[in-house]
Amino acid sequence: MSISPIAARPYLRDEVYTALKVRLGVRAAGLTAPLRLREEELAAELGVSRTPVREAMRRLEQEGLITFRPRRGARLMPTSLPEYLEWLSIREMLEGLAAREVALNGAADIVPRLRAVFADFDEAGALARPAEYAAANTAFHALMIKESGNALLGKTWDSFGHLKMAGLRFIERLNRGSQSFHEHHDIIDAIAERDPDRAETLARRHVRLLRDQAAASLKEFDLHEKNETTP
Amino acid sequence: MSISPIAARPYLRDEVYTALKVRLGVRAAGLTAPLRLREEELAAELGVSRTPVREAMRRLEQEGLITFRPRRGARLMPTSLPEYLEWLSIREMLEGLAAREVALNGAADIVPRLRAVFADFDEAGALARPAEYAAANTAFHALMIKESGNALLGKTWDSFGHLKMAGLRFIERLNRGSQSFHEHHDIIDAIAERDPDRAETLARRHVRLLRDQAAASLKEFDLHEKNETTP
DNA sequence: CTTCTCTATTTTGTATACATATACAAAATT
DNA sequence: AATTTTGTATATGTATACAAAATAGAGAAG
Repeated sequence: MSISPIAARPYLRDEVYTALKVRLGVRAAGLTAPLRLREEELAAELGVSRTPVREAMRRLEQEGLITFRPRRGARLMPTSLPEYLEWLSIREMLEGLAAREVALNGAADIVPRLRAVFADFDEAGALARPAEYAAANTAFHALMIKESGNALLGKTWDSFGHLKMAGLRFIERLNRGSQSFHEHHDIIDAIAERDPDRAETLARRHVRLLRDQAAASLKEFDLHEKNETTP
Repeated sequence: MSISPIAARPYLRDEVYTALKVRLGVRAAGLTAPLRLREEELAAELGVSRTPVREAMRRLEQEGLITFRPRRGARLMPTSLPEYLEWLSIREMLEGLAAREVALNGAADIVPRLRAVFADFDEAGALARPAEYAAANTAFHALMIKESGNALLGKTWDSFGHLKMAGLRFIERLNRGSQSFHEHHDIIDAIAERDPDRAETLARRHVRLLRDQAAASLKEFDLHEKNETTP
């Protein structure tokens, strides 16, 4: 006879890591100036001691979400558009790989599952409900990465969570919902045909178009990122 | 009157991080069974308390060099060939991106600098001095990544240090020094011609050939990685 | 001889304490 | 009045302390 455990005991450092990641990731998306993070304040807010907070912050530091200056604590930096463009360059390659692998080795039911993500949308809907469509968009790419079967790709992808969040700030001004809609379906079609080369090409183009548009709008954004004054 | 400062004080957590990364990275390359890491032991060895050791370990955990099981501490896992192949798939994309960027935006003197890396070798030398050639190989790829101008690419690359180390264990049996020699020079030629498409294609092929050969030898390696017993 | 159980030991997880560097503000000096 | 100096507060960096879980080992039962 087997009984289920009362409760899998959570570990504070992991809880804190998740809590901070969500909280800071969201904040980072709208950030225009560095945000100072005080350990004691965060610890008090979360009801724990500084130790798990510090350990969580080390992980976030390694991910690149926060930066440390010795003896001066952690800071959450706003993501600059140039940094976001760097991420899109990398993302182009990673998504290309994922699309290729899914076309080659994806599960038999992957195509309906991918289509289901966008089932609630037609082209008009994608434009009318941008927030929901953005969520579907995220789900689509996450599913592709997951279905690629490359666990390391998934881990790499996840570790860039803050950049994906930050992207919302830049992307929302681009209004490319309609194009995006068609591009996604083209990628799914290529996967349905089990054509890895075409799937990769389309996935890469999808990201590259986004990157090109974001780069073109570079001038429109504040360049506050360059005004970092480190005394 | 001026006196010289006593000493610029380093930060233990960073020293520990570097020390552990080197030490564990090297060990991981030859590892065939999980290696348990005791915090107190490491702390004593390095002459510090557990705190900086733990913070360093959080960063290494986030990088993927070590894994944690709650209340059971950290373990250094041997890199499996399947995991290494996953890395090579990702690496193919990252190196392709780097080669493209270098061809597009590399400094004026990048070609001689790339050639200088292999200046000491001809084809015979690459075969005769495999250890030195492996080092040159590493330097070449690191220089390409650095010269790409994509800082995030460099950070991503660096965070896979342990897999690059582990690779030595698999690659050394493949003896593809001669092919590698020509492939490198072809990539440099494409960069010299400032042909980004060809540079990317060649860089990707370079890694993919390595991956294919490694995959083909899958059967030769012990599959101890699958015998992980998690009680 | 094997297997199980109970206890002792070890080790991790978290909290707290202390030392030191930075920040800020008031006082002193130019 | 402006600038430097110095005192104090605050926050970080590291060490230690204590509690809880896991491991190991001895002894008992089969």
